[in-house]
Amino acid sequence: MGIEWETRGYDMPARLKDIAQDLNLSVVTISKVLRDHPDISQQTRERVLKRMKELNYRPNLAARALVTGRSYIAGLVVPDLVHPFFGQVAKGLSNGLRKKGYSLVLSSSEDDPELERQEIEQLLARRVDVLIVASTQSSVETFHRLQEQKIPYVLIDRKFDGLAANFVGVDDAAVGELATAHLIDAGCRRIAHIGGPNVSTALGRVAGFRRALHARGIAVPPEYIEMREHGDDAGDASGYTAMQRLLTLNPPPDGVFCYNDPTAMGAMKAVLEAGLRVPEDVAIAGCGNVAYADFLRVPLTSVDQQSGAIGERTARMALALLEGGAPSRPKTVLLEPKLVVRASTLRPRLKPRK
Amino acid sequence: MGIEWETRGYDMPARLKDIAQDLNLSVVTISKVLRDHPDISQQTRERVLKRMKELNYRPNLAARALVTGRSYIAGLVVPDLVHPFFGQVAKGLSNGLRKKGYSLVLSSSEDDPELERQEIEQLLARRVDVLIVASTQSSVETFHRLQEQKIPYVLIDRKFDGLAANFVGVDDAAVGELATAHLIDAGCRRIAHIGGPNVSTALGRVAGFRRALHARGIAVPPEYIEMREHGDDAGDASGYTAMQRLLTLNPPPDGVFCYNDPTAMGAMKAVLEAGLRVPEDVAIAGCGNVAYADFLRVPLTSVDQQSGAIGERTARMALALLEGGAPSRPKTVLLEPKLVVRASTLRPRLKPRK
DNA sequence: GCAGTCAACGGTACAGTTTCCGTTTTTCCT
DNA sequence: AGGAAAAACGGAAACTGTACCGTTGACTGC
Repeated sequence: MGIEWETRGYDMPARLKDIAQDLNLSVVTISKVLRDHPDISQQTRERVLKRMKELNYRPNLAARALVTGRSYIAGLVVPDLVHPFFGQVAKGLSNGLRKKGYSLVLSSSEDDPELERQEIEQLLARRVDVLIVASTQSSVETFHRLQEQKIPYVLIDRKFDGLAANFVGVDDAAVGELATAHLIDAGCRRIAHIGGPNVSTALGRVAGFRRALHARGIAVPPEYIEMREHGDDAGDASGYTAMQRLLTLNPPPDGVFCYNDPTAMGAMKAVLEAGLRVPEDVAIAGCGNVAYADFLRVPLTSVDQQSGAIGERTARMALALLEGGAPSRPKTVLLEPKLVVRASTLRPRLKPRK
Repeated sequence: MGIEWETRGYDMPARLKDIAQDLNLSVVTISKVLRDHPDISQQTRERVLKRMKELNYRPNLAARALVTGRSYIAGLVVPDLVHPFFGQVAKGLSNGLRKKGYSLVLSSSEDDPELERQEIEQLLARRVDVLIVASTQSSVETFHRLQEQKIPYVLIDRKFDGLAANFVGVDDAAVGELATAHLIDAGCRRIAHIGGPNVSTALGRVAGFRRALHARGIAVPPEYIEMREHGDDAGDASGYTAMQRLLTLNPPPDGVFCYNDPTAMGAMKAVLEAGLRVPEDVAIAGCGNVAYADFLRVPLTSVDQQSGAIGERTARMALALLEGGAPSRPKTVLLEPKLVVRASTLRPRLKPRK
């Protein structure tokens, strides 16, 4: 029994000190056992480990963080937890980091740049070892500050022109090009785009969209491009109204590439409600390849964003920043998007004959 | 400039000590300013706050946690981050806790009880102030240990018989009853159930299912109940095969209540692929009311689990445990599920005539 | 002029762990 | 046996912030 057991409640967590007193050793020795320091004899090591089990000892990570300067915490800031894309990223990330003993602190910025800044501040106060941000900022200032303070950080999904930062994401121009080229192959000639907010992903995709059309010599009437300022959560509603507007045009589009899958779902609803058919009258392609794309009213052709891979690669990159000695120059990992073709773009001319 | 500025890198975070030295005050005074202690004169307060801004001071929360014994961290353990239900819960929770300055550390147990225990240990090592768990444990031992150590915790979604614990979730028996009664009202008479793994939610729902049928005097052949040992992620695949098996029965069911929406989506796919119609031949009801339920092949009738409300109420309960003085006895918050009727159960007899 | 009060500030002792450098003990060699 | 080297262990400071209590000086009232 430890000397202090009378005054310390039986329910308080054991400390190095308690074990030391119980075994007539110093805290230093116990600490060394904990960290597998070679100084310790086999016999002592076993005695200590035994007592640790008995007392259910767990090192106080806050105390350890204070002295080592490393918290073993990674901070993740995303615009919206409910969006399946970020859910997947968080999952992959969490799995990758767990193996090395890192925990993940999660913050949702609700697509609000000011809130995002606050959350980042909060994470910095916690002295997270690395920050992972899918940013909704329009300015790059926050990240310059991070650089000044030498806080390692990784941008995911959305990046900034002119900011040399670590980045993991898909090649968004390729996303737009892939989907649009596919629509053209499917026989569409009046192809519209429903875009997202003013972030790199949306801009990259619309650029790819333009490039694909231009390459095939197809004109893009400006009214065929609808850029929407919705957050990631209201995509379906915004896709719905955008599509309604596109259908009033003369002639209406016969193919639509949507910024993301929720938007595409909204667009699909608008098309069907107008009495038109998907894909015969209007083919629709989305982006994100959400898990349930196959179960939709018309199974949705979508560009896979590799969300799981993004999480996993981000974990790798973050760990490299932390464990790797030399502060390497910023790296970019651009994953190749993959087109997953489903019924929403399978127009007669392409449909496999039975 | 602080005296130590030569030896401390310009990029290291400022400490109370730095500010104190700069202003010829003691750390104690600075600390008091930080915490709005009444001792401080207006003039000093302003001087200090000014210097804090200049140095971009952020209190070291690890150090504070060490001395106060409170980390201002809540730990959340869920079986699967990708499941939209837990995404919503996490979002609601995060929002509720943020207001009081708490951060959320997220762990995914991947539906593995052993991993869940490890994650809980890890969170305890971090000295989280409160633990929120959607548990996949089959035994109750882990939570007894938490009680011994007087760690406040809240169970969500899944609870345990015979464990007096704080709980927030829906009334699962009511969920089953609601959906099943609705199927009966829709004219179904051969009603089957595709259930989930061996946790309280699945058991409660199947119990409600039985109760509803019993109340109306409808028999339940044992082969009409398929309990599946899938995790929350593989629901669609498992629903698919389960439904395929149900369709081989003679007579096949004309209504199915599924444990959750992914399962229902899988079941729907199986029905449609078999050349049958939903809801005319087989009506389908799910649970969870996922955001895209409205966009499915056949829009899915589903019981809403109030995921947002669960997150929000959990935040409230957790904060009450932390801020509230007296350690109150465990409370249970049972939210009322709501049925959301869509086309998948709108059988002719119930369809509104035009 | 002096006790009493109050506002404003500081000294010191922690919290639980690691790190740096000593000290003691054991082992080995000649 | 004597000495050196290796093995095993410990003291004290450090990390940053907070809590408790003490100190200082100015002002009040009589």
